[in-house]
Amino acid sequence: MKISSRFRYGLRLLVDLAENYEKGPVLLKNIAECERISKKYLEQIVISLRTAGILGATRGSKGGYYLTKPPDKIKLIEIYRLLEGPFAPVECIDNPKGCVLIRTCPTRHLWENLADSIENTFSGITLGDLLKK
Amino acid sequence: MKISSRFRYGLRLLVDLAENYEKGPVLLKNIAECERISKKYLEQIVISLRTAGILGATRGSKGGYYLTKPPDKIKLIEIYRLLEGPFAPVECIDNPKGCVLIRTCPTRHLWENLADSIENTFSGITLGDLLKK
DNA sequence: AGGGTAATATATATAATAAATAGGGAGAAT
DNA sequence: ATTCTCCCTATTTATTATATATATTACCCT
Repeated sequence: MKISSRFRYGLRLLVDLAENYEKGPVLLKNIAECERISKKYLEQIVISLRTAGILGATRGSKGGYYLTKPPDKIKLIEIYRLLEGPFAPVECIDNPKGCVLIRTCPTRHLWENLADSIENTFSGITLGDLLKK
Repeated sequence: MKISSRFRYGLRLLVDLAENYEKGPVLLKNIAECERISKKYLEQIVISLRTAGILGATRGSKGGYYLTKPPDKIKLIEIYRLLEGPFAPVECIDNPKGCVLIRTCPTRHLWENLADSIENTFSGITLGDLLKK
């Protein structure tokens, strides 16, 4: 059970943007250097965040990325779904038809519990909360 | 956040053994067919379970695998550690020295919480509990 | 208006890890 | 002795993560 670097990096990027909220756009280049992440890799990650409307961008000189909402309004659970995918730790929870085993699966309930507790960990927490630590 | 097939398959195997506890050894071949898992792949998984003493094996005709303890004494948390690894969803929790970022990491606490809730999901549950559903 | 800057898009390459397969060897039962 | 089944090592395939390359588009500033 590992978090993907996609989500990990994306979250760090968003934290950076949150710290600079209302201070104007932040350069991806700076974030990349600061966080020791490949800029090009970050570019890929940023796409889904932008199309989802979580952040906006202005191009050209004085450009960069910025949050479209205040950090307190951005829920981690939303970012998880975007960058990490569904909470279910196994396919068959979201896709029960795929499971050919006839008998009732003794582990199914366990996976459901796990999905719930992962989801709970992220629900109710916002980007803003992360900064307050 | 996905569970590895290593843990997933291993758990299903153990459930099968638990169902046959004290009924004599179970053939890997049968488990593989029943669970639609490659026998050869299961063989690899089984090694760590055997060296950890969770299950035993007898070779040759009438041989097979069997649990060394009653299902109620086998904790899922122990199997998780064995087949899936540590609970920490990111490297830096178990390995703080690896993180070069100077400032206190705003996401660290989140990962710790996540590790805890994954661990909690498995703690206190035994193989026997899975069968009682 | 035009030059510089930084995001956008798409395609590709490399590395690391996970998942699965293959073949023969060793021990136990009949 | 033969058959059966676990045991061991090596290899292959698939998937994902990470990173690079190239060219294009939009924006700001002078």
